[in-house]
Amino acid sequence: MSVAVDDDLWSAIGDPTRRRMLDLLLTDGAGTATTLSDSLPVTRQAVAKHLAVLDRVGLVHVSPAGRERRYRVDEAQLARAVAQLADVGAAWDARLQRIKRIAEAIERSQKK
Amino acid sequence: MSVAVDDDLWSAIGDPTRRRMLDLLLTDGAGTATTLSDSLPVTRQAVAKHLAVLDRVGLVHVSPAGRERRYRVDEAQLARAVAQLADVGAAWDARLQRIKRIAEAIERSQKK
DNA sequence: GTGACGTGCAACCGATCGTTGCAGAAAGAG
DNA sequence: CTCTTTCTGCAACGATCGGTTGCACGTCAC
Repeated sequence: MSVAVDDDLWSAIGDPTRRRMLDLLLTDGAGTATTLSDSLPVTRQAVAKHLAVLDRVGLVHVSPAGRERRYRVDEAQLARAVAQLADVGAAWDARLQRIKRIAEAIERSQKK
Repeated sequence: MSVAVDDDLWSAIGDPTRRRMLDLLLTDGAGTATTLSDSLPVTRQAVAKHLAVLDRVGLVHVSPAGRERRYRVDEAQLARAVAQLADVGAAWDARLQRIKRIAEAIERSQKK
């Protein structure tokens, strides 16, 4: 039985650049495409596209301020994404544990 | 401070199809490109490419058996991937908690 | 008003995920 | 042994994605 995963949300946090962007937005509180690109190895336009993706899945929200577009993390949505990470991890972990138990059982029965 | 993440390993489990493949391999113990594609909405060739990716990052191993190529999950490597999921989740979780605490502190100081 | 700054849009390139088509090796039926 | 089936790999192709450059447009500051 597999875990229910929102593929859009998952793939949004699947990109390394987007993960770093979320990190930066969390530490700085907010940021624009330009300020983020200063701390990233990609151009402003690439950052803008990533911000559009994050906005589409609700991980960030934008508030226009003059000529700037200031982005901020949606904490509830990020919490949901983190929960999905935990779910998938827990599901695989449980399977690995089960396999380990079975392997140990076989080991024991062979030794006998 | 961000978490150390193996981007290759992460992007290997970032693909929804590859996650389902790992699920199938874990439940069935082993499988070939053909048997996996029976349970997936993609063709055998697509599955074969995904298996190549998973093999490259060490998440599966192949054992040729006659005309078949039987794949099996490397449990240690999958455990490492799960650990990375947990790490990133925990890091974000900690940040969200900190933000929540700060927000509550502000709330209190304003009420006073 | 002019210049500088922040943004959006369009075109383009390379990698990735998916497809179809075909050729080759191994197992089974006659 | 031959023929057919089955599992596989390789090649070409299209769509999408992450990245780039170049340019045009609003907005703030002097």
